[in-house]
Amino acid sequence: MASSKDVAKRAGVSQPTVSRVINGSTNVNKETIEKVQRAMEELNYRPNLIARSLKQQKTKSIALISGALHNPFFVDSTTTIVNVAKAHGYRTLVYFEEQGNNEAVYEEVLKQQVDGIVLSSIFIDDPVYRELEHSKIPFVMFNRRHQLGGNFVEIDNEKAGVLATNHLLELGHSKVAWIGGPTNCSTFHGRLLGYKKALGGIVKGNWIKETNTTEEAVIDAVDQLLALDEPPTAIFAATDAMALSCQSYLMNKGYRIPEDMSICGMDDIPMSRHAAIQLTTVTHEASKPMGQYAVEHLLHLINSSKEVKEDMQVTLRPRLIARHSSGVKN
Amino acid sequence: MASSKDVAKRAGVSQPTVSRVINGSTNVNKETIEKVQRAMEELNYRPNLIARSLKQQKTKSIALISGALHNPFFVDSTTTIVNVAKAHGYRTLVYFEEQGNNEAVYEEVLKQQVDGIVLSSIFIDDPVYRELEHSKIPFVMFNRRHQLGGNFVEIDNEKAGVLATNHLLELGHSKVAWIGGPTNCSTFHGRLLGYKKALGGIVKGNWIKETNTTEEAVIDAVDQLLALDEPPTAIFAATDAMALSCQSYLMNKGYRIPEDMSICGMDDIPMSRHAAIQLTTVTHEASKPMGQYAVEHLLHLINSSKEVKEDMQVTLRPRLIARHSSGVKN
DNA sequence: CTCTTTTATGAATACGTATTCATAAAATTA
DNA sequence: TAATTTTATGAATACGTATTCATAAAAGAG
Repeated sequence: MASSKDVAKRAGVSQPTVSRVINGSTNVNKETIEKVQRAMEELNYRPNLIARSLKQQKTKSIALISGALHNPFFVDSTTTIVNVAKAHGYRTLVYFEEQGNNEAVYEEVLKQQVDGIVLSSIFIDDPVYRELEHSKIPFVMFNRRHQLGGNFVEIDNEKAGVLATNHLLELGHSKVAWIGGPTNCSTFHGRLLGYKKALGGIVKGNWIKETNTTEEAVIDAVDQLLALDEPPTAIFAATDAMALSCQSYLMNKGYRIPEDMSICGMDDIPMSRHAAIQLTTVTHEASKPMGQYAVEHLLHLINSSKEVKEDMQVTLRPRLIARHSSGVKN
Repeated sequence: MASSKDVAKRAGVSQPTVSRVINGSTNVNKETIEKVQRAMEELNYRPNLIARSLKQQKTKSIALISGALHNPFFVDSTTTIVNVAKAHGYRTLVYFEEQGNNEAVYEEVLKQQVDGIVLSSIFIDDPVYRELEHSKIPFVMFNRRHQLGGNFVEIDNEKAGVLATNHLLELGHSKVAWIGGPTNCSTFHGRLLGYKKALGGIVKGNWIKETNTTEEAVIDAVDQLLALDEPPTAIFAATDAMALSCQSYLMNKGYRIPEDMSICGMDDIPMSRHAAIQLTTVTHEASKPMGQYAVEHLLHLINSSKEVKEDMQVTLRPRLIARHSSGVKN
């Protein structure tokens, strides 16, 4: 690959002059510009971003630490984040974090010298928070938050839990189960809290199923619920992905949705709208996607010169979308 | 951020010695190693991969130019490719290529100094092929191929088209439509060819709908088919994503699947198995995902010292999975 | 004890770029 | 015309690492 030195030699100028042409500096002779541009074309020159990053001490790239794409929620958010970052001239390094080993990913990311991090896989009491804070790299949490605050965009999960549960209660279901993920995630924590709140005192421990969010675990949870003396007639699944697993498994077992079991999810993934699915779900009311808040604020943090940066703490209001996976108890 | 120089100073050694410790060189005193490691910990040192890349003239990273994630097919392949690369110590830069502007993405990628490229968004006669060849960067095409050959993994799309169409014919459907994407993609090209082949002479031009693969375009195509004097009773949609769009739209219009319309897709995305969807589809027979072939061969190309590298041209055999979105014509 | 080999280390350098500083030439002002 | 400012350019350097080369010390061979 041709370097700026090669271009310089061919154009009969010095390397800094080539650099100036590349970066559109003023104060460079028009004829010189043309000479250099010609040489660049002839040599098929492309600036080496690695070298540039080293010199400038910034990479114009951010890291996205996302949940696995098996959950369609992260599909949309990943697309949003990558595209918004790109529109601002930033490249995104995408990491798909499976359960738990945040430390390893975090180590990886730091070595890459990214200018900032969007983090969606963090636990409420994750020690990684302190380390990130200490590293001085700007970071924004997305969808989940940490107990210590910081920058985040989230949905009001507790209110969402209340909305979903109340919806099912209002349809006449008194036996409503909760299936979710680890409650050391702020999302599941909040959604469970809302569920309990809506139910008031009458919460039964074995109606609450905390899984690892995999399809197998969800199926297992459903089986356990069905085996109860008093099986529930409605399920609030804490994500649409889990709701779909419930729905498919129950249908395969001959259950009709919603006649034999009402289901409410959360996230409003695109598939939920499919005519054969029609999943009742909870989403947020904001006019732009959550990921966009995250990236925009992250870039603000990166490019702000102020020593003390203001926090962004956005909690979006939830909204219920009633479709046909939930119905009146018969 | 502390540099290896800082570590060297603190440990009372030279910078190259720190470098040796980092890279596990032999011939370095045990006590020195310990001194250096202690200094690294105390300073919270992390090697700067940008600097390393510049020096070594390789980035240990590959680019994946994928179709947009709205198509679930690319969700799975992206996951596979990122994870396999990671398992081999390579980082993946992910690009989501919308229709057509391959050139721009390609320019971007070259500047990043990646060691290799997995390319899934390429047209049969894409000029980008020549440029990539000229750039000397190893690249492997994934899912789609180019007319000039090169390295690729694909499904036998023509045979897949035959399989799908024959399946519908065997169910008694004589009026089978095709809905697909741009036929300058090898995938759609082949699938259409197979469709025509299976139908023999009796192909009607207005049963063939070439769209841009968006939901709106697919809906439009379905509308056009329904408006025909002789509307088809079965549709072969060239991807599952498009098949789902057909299915949802038709159901919303009151059609029953498969009683009023049989649908066959292709790709076997996870959603196709959902009890409420039950999409008949075509997939491949291989024991490992296509993306894995692509990455493994790409890494082979990158690390092979031979001047002349052998091509990898894999065409996987297709297999029909009959579910309940297709049925006997009534 | 001398000569040779091995081990352990540092000095110098290169990767490709952007940036600072100095300076010559040109343009402007008085 | 002389003095000053502006414009255009190159030389030198830095970013953080890995690598080559030289060399001093230690170990082994005779």
